[in-house]
Amino acid sequence: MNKIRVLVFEDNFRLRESLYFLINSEEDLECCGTFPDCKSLERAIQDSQPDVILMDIEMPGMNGIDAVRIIKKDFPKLPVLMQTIFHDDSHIFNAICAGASGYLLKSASSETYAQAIRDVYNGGSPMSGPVARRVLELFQKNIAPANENDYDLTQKEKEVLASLIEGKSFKQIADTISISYETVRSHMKNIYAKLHVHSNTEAVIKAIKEKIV
Amino acid sequence: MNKIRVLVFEDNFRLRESLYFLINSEEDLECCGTFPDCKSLERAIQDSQPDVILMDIEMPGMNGIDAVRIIKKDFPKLPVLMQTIFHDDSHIFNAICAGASGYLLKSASSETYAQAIRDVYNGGSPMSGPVARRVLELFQKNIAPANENDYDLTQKEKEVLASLIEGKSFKQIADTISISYETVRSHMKNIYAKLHVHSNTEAVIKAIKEKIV
DNA sequence: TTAGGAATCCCCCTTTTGTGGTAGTAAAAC
DNA sequence: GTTTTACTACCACAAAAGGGGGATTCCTAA
Repeated sequence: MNKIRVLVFEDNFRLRESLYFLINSEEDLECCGTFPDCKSLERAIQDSQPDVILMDIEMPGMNGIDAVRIIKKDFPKLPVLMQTIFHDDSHIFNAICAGASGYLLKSASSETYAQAIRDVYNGGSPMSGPVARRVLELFQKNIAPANENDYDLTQKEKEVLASLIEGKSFKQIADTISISYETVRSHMKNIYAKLHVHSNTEAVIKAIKEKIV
Repeated sequence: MNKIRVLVFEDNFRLRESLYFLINSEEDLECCGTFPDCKSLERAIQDSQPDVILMDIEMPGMNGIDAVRIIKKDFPKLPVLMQTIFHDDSHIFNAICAGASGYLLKSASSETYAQAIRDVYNGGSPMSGPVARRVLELFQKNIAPANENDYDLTQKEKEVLASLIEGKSFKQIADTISISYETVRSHMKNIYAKLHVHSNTEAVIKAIKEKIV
């Protein structure tokens, strides 16, 4: 059976060494390289062909966040497991937004480390509990369809609004849905009344933010 | 020590019973009620004062997703752990969007169940690996600042644009940031040129969707 | 020292929107 | 069988926005 090849970026010498031994002491894991910084990031990856990257967030020179961004650009499928001593929101979010596939605290046990590596390799995303919860909460706020309120827009009104959100002018909307310019204006009046707004712009903002249409 | 009070909604009789015993067999857990449906959802919660809800997604009458929505509306802080036999995207997303704090497969072991309950209670969000990964991916796509392109907008231009996406008219923008109407127009012209758009509306759309400002 | 960017303001003219009406028709609701 | 609604369409006038200029000040970088 092929071992999971892990490439480590960690500036602290002792930790780097201990990660190396930790990984190699697992039957199914193999450390294919360790680096104290991200200077030769791309080369290192190209040369050692890892299955998983273990990346420290706090590093001199290029930090782990930027490193992930680069890795995700050049090797989109290579999962990156972030490790850090901090677990505050901003660190987590930056890491995840940059493209990290998992988030590990350095205080984690050896077994947690090993399991997290297996987990990211197998398509999972190990995260500490609070991190996972925070991610879900943001997910709910930002992605959830959210609104019951469709403001009782009629079919045609929704069509017009949809066209509006594509940046079209009234004339263009008239053309695309094949009604007269004046009819578009009529629909707009009704939309404004229903959304309680008084301009094109406000309608668009409301429609986008509340995910109407 | 107080036990974690768990309220169970599960239509299958056998599973309901086994959950009851499973929970009560744990020293730190206590099943404070089981229900085959969500008919008296609010009352049940009010009466039994649970710390955690264990909710089946597939149920006759009101399904688990809608139930979560209601719970989250009336008891926002009460964590809901969803359990299901399906783990396809749509189930997961609906559940999470509705406000679930965790997602458990019914195939999970007793120990996994117990641990997941403790986990949601302690502010975590237990999810199976692929679910977590999927959530992160969507997170990255939707929430991440994403764009390198800030289109070289200057400070003032960003200010104006920010006001614009609050639905303000040029006049109102002029007032709020204390510059003249004509200056606002000047900034707008520059913004249009930089964003390659030709109207208020288009600028707003681009600004919101690409999370400029 | 000077060229250029950022911010400020003004003018003119055209086009697009916003607001207030009116009104016909067909389908659905009462 | 009448009323409501959705959709259609038009007019008129005012207000706002778009597009073309030009101009001044300040500050920074070449």
